[in-house]
Amino acid sequence: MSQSLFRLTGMTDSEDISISANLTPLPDRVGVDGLESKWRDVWDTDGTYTFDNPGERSAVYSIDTPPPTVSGSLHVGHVFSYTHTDIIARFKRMNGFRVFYPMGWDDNGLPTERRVQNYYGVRVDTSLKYDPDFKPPFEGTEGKKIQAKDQVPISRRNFIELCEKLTAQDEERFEELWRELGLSIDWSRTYHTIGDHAQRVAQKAFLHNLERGEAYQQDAPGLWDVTFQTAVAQAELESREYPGFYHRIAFSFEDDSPIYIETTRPELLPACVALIAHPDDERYKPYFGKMVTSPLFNVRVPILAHPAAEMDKGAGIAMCCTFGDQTDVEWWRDLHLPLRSIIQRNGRIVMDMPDWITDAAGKALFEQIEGKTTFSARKIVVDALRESGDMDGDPKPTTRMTNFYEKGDKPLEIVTSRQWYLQNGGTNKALNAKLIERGKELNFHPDFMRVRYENWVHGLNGDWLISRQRFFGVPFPLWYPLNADGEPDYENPITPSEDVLPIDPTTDVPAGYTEEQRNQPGGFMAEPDIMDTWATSSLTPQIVTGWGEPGEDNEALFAATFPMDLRPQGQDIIRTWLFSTIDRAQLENDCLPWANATLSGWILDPDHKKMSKSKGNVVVPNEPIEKYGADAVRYWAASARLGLDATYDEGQMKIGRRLAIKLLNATKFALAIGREDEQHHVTQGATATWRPQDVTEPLDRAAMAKMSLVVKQATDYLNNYEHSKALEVIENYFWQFCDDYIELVKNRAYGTADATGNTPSETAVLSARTALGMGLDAFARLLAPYLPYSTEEVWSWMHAGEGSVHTAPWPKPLAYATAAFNVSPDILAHAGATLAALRGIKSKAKVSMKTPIERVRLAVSDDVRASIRAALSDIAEAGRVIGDFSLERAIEVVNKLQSNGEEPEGDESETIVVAESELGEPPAKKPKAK
RNA sequence: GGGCGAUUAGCUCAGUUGGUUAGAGCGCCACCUUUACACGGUGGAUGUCGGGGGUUCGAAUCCCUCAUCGCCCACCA
Repeated sequence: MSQSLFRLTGMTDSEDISISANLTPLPDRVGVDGLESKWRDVWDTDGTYTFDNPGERSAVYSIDTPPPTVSGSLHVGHVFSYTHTDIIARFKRMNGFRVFYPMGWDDNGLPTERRVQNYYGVRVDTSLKYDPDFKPPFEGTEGKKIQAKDQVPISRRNFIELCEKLTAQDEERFEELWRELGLSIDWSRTYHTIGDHAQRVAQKAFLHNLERGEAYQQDAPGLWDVTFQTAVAQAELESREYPGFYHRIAFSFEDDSPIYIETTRPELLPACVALIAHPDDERYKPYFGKMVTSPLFNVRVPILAHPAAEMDKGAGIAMCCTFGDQTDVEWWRDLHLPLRSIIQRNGRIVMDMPDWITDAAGKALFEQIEGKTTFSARKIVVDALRESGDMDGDPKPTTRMTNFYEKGDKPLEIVTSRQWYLQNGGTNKALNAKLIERGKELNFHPDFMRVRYENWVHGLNGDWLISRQRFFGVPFPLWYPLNADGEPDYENPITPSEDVLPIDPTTDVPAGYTEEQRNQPGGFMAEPDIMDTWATSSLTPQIVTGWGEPGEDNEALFAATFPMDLRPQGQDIIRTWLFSTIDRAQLENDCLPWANATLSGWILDPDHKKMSKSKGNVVVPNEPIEKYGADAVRYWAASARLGLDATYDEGQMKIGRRLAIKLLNATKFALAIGREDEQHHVTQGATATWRPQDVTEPLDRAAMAKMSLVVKQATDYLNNYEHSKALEVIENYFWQFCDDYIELVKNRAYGTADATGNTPSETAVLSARTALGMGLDAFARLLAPYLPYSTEEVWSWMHAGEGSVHTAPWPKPLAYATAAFNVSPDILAHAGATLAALRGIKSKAKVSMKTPIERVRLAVSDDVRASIRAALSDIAEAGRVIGDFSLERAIEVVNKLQSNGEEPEGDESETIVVAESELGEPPAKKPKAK
């Protein structure tokens, strides 16, 4: 850690808190361009952000960084939220915490898999053997999608190698961007969600879940994506509007009288198992228990009652098929209906004639729809219904909300399959209550985000489906024994011992077996599925903190970093990442995974549309960083509160850039005073000690008083994760400090005579210089979390050889309060207001600000006389101050003069007269410098 | 349908527990090249606080209601 710069030089009667400065020669001209490349290398070399385990949990601030999906490019939305986290990381670091701030890459899962298919023009064929000399047929075909038929089939292992190759390229680019942005990450602790370590953690945690009975298999109907041909979880659903048609279709009683149902999915008619109405529905009460015959296929089904049927929907009586939707599943389960499944996993109608269709006409029609997509099958069935007269009227168009896999573009079907589930409170009420309780313990920033978490947890309707029928991901570490007939015994999976993890059961062999026994009767078979990507991501706290890893270092790391302090993330993945992480920590560690969660909002484009890849309105972050500088882009991000959407606004970046430049210039100026050559440049290094007790002049003390206040406010805001409010108070004071305070004390700090010819005393000069030094030192620290590059630059001028500002202590109000000693910060405000009033007069007179004001006569007020006088004596423009006065009164009078040109009423002796006639001669205009 | 958030100057946003005449920056207008800064400085103009009710001595702020925008959940017959 760096030296403590607020040194306690004596603990006697008065606590002396001084700042020692090592000054370097200052550049003639300063600028923000190029600071990024200069300092990121220094930080790298010096290990400024390296985490050294202090071996003590209370000394650490640990961050569970979101691993960005490595599937192409980042946009400014990422820059936005990662900056928010970095501000907190830097703030905590300056407050003496060892900040544990690793970065991860999410290279696991479907986005990578799909991207690799398109980029290299390949697809997985699990029957193929690994080809070590394989070269992909295409490379870098991003954008133009290669048709499935042109994709070259390769082995799973070859495919995974390509995934790793492609993600490595992206990760390099991402890291480059993060470094450029100035994220204070410890790059030596980078992890990959598909890396061996993450796989080991994911498999180990799963085995623990299995042991405790929290993970289980079920052969049950579930949501299925026909495009990707995998089961999907509740958390991955997305409701979208989907156009459809209501078809009014007649079933018939034995006496041929019709009963009408309405359906949007007539192609499921052959899968119908019952008609269902609400038990209280008077219209259908008489028919419950009676049998009807389906049109076209002539299958007999019962009419049954179930409370989930809604009387006012459609005809009030529904056709229950296995399965059209989740209500069908509910009915099927509750009413013990037969299973008549006709949809294959690829979304097409089955090829085998169902045995429940016995009628010749029905069989003939079914043959027509065999192997067809649901869309084609629907057309055939509807045409047949029209012809047979079993459809009443034309189909009526409707728009309904339908579940989609969030990454898919075809509606989900319901397919029965064997899947792995993990308890998440969807079926276990005690766990659900516990998870709600954990949500209450967690500090959400902003707080209202907790509601979204609770809504989700309350609304869970089943456990977490964690198995996926995909290729690129963490495999389940399981095999199943095969009996003499070659049938797997799913109830008794074979598990590996933990010390061999990670394993891939499709290539690794369980203990006690040989490879020859794979898929042989009496042998074993691998669990072919992989885990949902969230099953790994939900363990990021365990992954980064070394949970369960062997070795003393890992044990010490875990003890010092877990449970973590902060989870920053997007609000869109509360139901997935945030929730599943809490679930896993609850099950595995019986605690919250972190104490705080910060949720960032969206980035909107200038038309207030959410920025997203699909809309094509994304801004690549490299451009604004290049154009305005990293500090400027960070400033834009920092000015938005957590949880609120922010508009992409280059104007805000310009302001940030201006702030950074101002900091450089103001600091250069303050440091140069008294140490400059004829050209006003500091050419020699020097040391200085800024001692609070040297601040003696009232105005200087007022500036320090205000600083003390600002430090206190900014610290409180940042401790409460309100980075934008902290920035606002820091920035406001910084501008006031530059525009008013520096302007006011300039002459005194130089030691030059004022307009009355009075040369300031040595004490007065020292007072100004000390306050300027302390002030700019403080601003460098206060702004360091926001503008890491420009603050580091100015820091290097005043604290040469003392390490980085980013490891320097965060300012404490006490130092400035000591310097302020019994003076009101209001003096600064009053002086500033008076200065503004006097400037206003000059501006109105259209003269240079350099023009002296010869005479100011002000009203008198005893109570504030002394301190105000002291302050006003620094107003260089007021060459002579005549009489005693009250500053408040002075401002009031000046304002009145300006607004109506009349002198205010009142005692003549209380009148301030500042008129154009009393202005001195403007300085002679110099010829314009070319 | 249930819920969360937002709505303040042309733009981007502050506005604490209700308290004088609602603020900042950008942009705009005018002026000033001044020994930190022209990548500047100074000053100025700018509002139906989304609409309508209500509580109160007093409402941008609290309550009710409506509208618009964004999001979450539910809604597949």
